[in-house]
Amino acid sequence: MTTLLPLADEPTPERADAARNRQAILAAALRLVETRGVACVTMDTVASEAGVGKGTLFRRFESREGLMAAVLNESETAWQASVISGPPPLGPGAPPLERLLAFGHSRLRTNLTHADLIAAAGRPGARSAAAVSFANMHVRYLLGELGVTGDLLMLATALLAPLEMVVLEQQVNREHISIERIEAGWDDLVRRVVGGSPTGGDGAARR
Amino acid sequence: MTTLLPLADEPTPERADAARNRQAILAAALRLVETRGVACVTMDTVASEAGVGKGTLFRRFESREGLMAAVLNESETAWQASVISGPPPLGPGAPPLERLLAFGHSRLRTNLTHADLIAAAGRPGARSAAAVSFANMHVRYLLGELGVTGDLLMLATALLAPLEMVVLEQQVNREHISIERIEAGWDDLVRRVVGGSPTGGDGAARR
DNA sequence: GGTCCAAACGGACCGCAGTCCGGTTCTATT
DNA sequence: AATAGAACCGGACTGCGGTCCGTTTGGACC
Repeated sequence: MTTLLPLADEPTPERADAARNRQAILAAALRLVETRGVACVTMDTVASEAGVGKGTLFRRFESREGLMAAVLNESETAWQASVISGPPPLGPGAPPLERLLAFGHSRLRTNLTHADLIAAAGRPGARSAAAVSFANMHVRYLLGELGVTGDLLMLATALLAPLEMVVLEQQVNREHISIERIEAGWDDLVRRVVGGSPTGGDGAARR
Repeated sequence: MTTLLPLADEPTPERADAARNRQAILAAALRLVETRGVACVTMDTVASEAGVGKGTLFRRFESREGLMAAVLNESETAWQASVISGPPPLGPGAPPLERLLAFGHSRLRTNLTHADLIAAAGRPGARSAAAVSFANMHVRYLLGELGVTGDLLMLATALLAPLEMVVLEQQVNREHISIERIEAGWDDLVRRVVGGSPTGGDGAARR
């Protein structure tokens, strides 16, 4: 819980060998995941593959979920970059509504692509809650740009919720709904939320 | 996968001793969960407590997640009953919008109450996708009553998504958002979706 | 360069989920 | 009622995630 995020200036930043090992572990894990698939990657394998003791591995990443979250975080970061400074309509330059729709579609595809890794990374407790926060903040920003009023934190959460893997898995694997339909559904949701009558932001709306 | 749901008329309905054991296991599991908490309930414990071999336990419930799902299913069923035929506003008798709001609140509380059990029951793959379907169907019905048009399956999913534990956990444990605020946020979402301008069901709405 | 200690290392060890297979018990059939 | 065979039972066994602790190493300070 303490060393999940590598803060810049802690009392002890990080020892050289520790950093080297973290890199080795992460590289080995990534390679193994791509090669054998997430399910077949054991902690012992990663450890020996990285030329490192098992204990080291667990001290660095806390748990298997933590390790997977770290691996996942690599691509997550790249995605965030493309949202912040990539080409439109996902990146800046397009009108807010288009950006928002593009955001949803992109998130949808990304989640689906990394489905098994997300599953292995477990619930967002171990996984970076930062990822969730980022998405939420961005949606909130776009909603603001669109002139939506109300509890934007809640509204953003509501928009992001249908894009969570738990929901998507149910739709795709269980109910066999096409991705296009899911996208269309999300677009519809966004338009209703954005274009809906403003409640004014207070909770005492009319019944 | 085959015997997850007890179908009524299979070639081999179920042998008497098997049924007896299933009951014993379920009872023991329920008791242990309430006593020690989900985290401390091991399969060995349940087995010995139920006076049954470990193999039996796994044949009946497939996995630990399966067992937990079965335990969870008990209260889930009771809840479904109160939705279908309980007192209003959750049950029938109240106007649709009130029912819908009550439904959300009730679901929210219920999920929060059984948080750890839901976590232990794992992703809805092993868990009864039926539970999800039920909720979805009910919301769809209420949306229909409210005269909402469009892809009701998607709309219902969108309304239910923010009530999933993955989302709630993030809000409650990570962001420390009060339950009242979550409720209010959901109410707002519902009103926007219900009261929003009807898109007519096609995706070609105005920008 | 030498000393010292906190931090990192690594592999033996533990507990639990899940499997396997020989023995047992139920039920349909004659 | 006796028989046959299918379904069930149970506990020994395996593999993996996670912990523990004696040992090693990095680097700050002298």
